[in-house]
Amino acid sequence: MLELAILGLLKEKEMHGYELKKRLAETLGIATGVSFGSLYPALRRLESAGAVKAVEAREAAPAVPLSGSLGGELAALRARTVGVRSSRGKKVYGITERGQELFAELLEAGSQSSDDDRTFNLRLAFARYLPPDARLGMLERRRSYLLERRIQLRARVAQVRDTYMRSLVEHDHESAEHDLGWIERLIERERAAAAEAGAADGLQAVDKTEGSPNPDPAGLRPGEIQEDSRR
Amino acid sequence: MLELAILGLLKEKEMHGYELKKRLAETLGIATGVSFGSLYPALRRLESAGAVKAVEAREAAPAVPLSGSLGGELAALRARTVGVRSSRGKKVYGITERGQELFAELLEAGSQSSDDDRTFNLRLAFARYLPPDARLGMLERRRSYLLERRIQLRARVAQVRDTYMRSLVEHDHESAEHDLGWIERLIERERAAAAEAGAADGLQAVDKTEGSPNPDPAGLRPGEIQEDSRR
DNA sequence: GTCATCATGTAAGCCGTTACATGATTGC
DNA sequence: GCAATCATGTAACGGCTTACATGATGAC
Repeated sequence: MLELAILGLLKEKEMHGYELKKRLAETLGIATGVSFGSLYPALRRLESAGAVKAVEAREAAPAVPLSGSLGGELAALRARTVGVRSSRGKKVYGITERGQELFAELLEAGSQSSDDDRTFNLRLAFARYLPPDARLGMLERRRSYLLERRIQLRARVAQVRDTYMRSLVEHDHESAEHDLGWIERLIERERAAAAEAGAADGLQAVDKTEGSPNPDPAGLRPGEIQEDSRR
Repeated sequence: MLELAILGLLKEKEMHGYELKKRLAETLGIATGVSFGSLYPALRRLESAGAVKAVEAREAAPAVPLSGSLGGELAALRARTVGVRSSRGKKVYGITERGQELFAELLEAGSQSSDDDRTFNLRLAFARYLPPDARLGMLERRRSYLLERRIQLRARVAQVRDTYMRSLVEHDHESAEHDLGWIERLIERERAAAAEAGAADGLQAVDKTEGSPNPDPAGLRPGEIQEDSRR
């Protein structure tokens, strides 16, 4: 889980732990964020596994670097000692080939069983790295999970007597419905994109490709889909 | 957390572990449910602490109980050995006085820092056991948390470039807004109930009690508020 | 020169899960 | 009599948090 998130972020950009932590807190469906006590060991594990690697820190060195207050010898010593650490002790990590593979494995492995909210959100955040069919599968599994959940919640609303619990359950029910609508819009977007790609590919007018109920989904703006597949 | 949930459920009704597990899975904001490996030890801890107690199982015994296939001696032995267990090996727990106190402590202690979703949901589920002012405080803290979160999400929507991440963030933003509306309705209901109680109490027409912007909140149906305060 | 922030790490411990082990009861 | 479900428990382990320890850098 955390590993997946780290690798996903490092695919976009080399980063050091501290930065990673911030991005983890804000970017993903992980509202809580991650603590250092969890992040650094995870980086360690990934490093031992050869999935990430501390890279040469390329922070544009100050123009007149280490002359004044700090003795040249000491600076040199430190530079030798700390190796890949930049001036501020930062250790910048990058993803390796092995890391790319691991990322793909983790991403696809978990797309199967996305019963958990957090897991689903995380996977969706990296959905652009999935092949289109896996993406669609993931969304459809989520959809059927939500359909199921909605039914259960609906039943429960009738049973609960206490005002607060009832309000809670009602709200959960509404949330499930909201989520469902969202997922369905995403699914339609996927279908439309697939149809478009198919049409462009086969050089033929494929009018009703695949039982798609809505041939002109509202949410789709053409340029938006294949935004950023390159690394 | 789990302790609080267990005690809250046992306040309503004596139960054995298995039943508790089911109710935990369905009732609270805990969509995932709890595993036995977590539930039984928790019950143990609560028992050692004197907060719960295995009670005499009162399952209406079968009319012709243990005559046929099972030897009378063996049945008697078992009855002696297992003590509070009912026919099926069930161990029915009830909450004690100490448990009631502990519940109140846990509930109020955590109402202060309800930054976590799950925690908030759980507490809200038992909100009827809180004094009205604590309840209102809890809701208002939640409200300001959500206001904060909405701002952050709004800012982030503008930054995110990838389609899927963006969709995720947008959805989170909408959810936050939905939650906010819900909380605000709950707050208004609380205010209205407080005003009503105050009016009935003071025998005076208290027209604008407390800067409540809406003197006639839509969601309130009079009979609904003080549903089930007894025990 | 001192404070806030940036930055990395370790250790202890909590909370919970999965997997395992056991056995009773009910329905077919 | 066999399978499904009900019912309780233990052991190993995993992941994450808190608290602690350290130190550099920049702003004032």
